[in-house]
Amino acid sequence: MTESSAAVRNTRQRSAVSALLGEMEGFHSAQDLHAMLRQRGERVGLTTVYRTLQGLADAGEIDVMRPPGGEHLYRRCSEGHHHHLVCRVCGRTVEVAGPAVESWADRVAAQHGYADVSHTLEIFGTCPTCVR
Amino acid sequence: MTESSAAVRNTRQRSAVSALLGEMEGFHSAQDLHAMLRQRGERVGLTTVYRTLQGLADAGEIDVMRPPGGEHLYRRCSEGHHHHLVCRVCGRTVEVAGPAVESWADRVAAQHGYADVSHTLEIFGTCPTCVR
DNA sequence: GCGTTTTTGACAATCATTATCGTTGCCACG
DNA sequence: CGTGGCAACGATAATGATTGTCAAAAACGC
Repeated sequence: MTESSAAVRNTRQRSAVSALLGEMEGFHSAQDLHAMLRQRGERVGLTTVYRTLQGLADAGEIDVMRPPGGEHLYRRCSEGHHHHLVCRVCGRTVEVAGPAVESWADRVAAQHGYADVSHTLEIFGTCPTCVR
Repeated sequence: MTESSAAVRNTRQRSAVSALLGEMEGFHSAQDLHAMLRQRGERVGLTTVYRTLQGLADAGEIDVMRPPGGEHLYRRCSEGHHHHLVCRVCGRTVEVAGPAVESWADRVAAQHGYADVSHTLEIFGTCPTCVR
C-alpha cells in the first residue's frame, strides 16, 4: 500500500474481452461473451468475464442494459452519453442521442434538490422488419 | 370453454395485496409486501404475491421499477404515464412527468420505423437530505 | 531475476423469481 | 341450495444469473 499506482494490470484475459467487444455488434450477455471466448480457444473464467465487464462499465468504456428479461447485456458503444432503441422481437438496436432528455432529467432532478444525477432510459418497440 | 368471460376471479388474496399497495407509500419489493401481509395476519403465499403483482403491473395499476440493486420494486402510483426520481441513498422517490420526453421517445422510435413503442426511464440522484 | 500485489478461476453461495402440481375456493348454472 | 368446472392458491423445488471465496498464477517495478 506504500505504492500509489493505479494498479490496473494489463492481462491477456482483459485484452481478450476488450477485443471481443470491439468486434461485436449489438448486445451480449456476460455468459454469451464467455462462451464466445471459449470457442475462440481463449481460456477465460466466467468470473473474470464478469469482473472485466464490470470494470469496463465502471470506466465508461462499455454500456450496460438491463432488459426486462433479466440478464445484463453489455456492449461497446460510442463515447458520449446516449440511449438505445431496441426491437423487442429481434433485438436490433439503434443508438439514439437525446440532448433534450439529458438536460430535462438534470433540470428536474435539480428542481427537487437532487445531486449527483444519473439516469437510465431505454425505448422498446417493434422494428420495421418484424412488424410485417 | 363455452364461456367467454374474463376469468379474473375476485379473491381474498388479490384484495389484500391491492389494499396493501393502496396504503403504502414508496416502493416495496414483492418479498417486502409478502412479509407485511404476514404481519397483518393475512395468509398469502409468496407465489401469489408475485402473481398478483405481475397481474396488476400488466393491468397498469401499479408501477414496476428495476433498480441496479437487482430486485423488482412495485408501487401503486398515479394513473398517467410518468417516471421516478429516486434517491440512491435513502430511496426517497419523487414522481415526475415529462411530456416532452414521451413525445421525444415516440418521435425517435417512429423515425426509425419502430412501432408499438414503450420506454423506461429512471433518474437517480442523491436527495437534499442525504447530500448533507 | 525477485518479491510483492493484483488477478485469475473453479466452485460454492446467494437470492429473487418462476415452474410445478395437488388442493382450495369462487362462480354459474341447474 | 347444491354441485361441477375451472381458475387461483400455495408450499416447495428448480432455475439461473450474479457475487463471494481463496489458493495459485501472472504481471509489474526495481
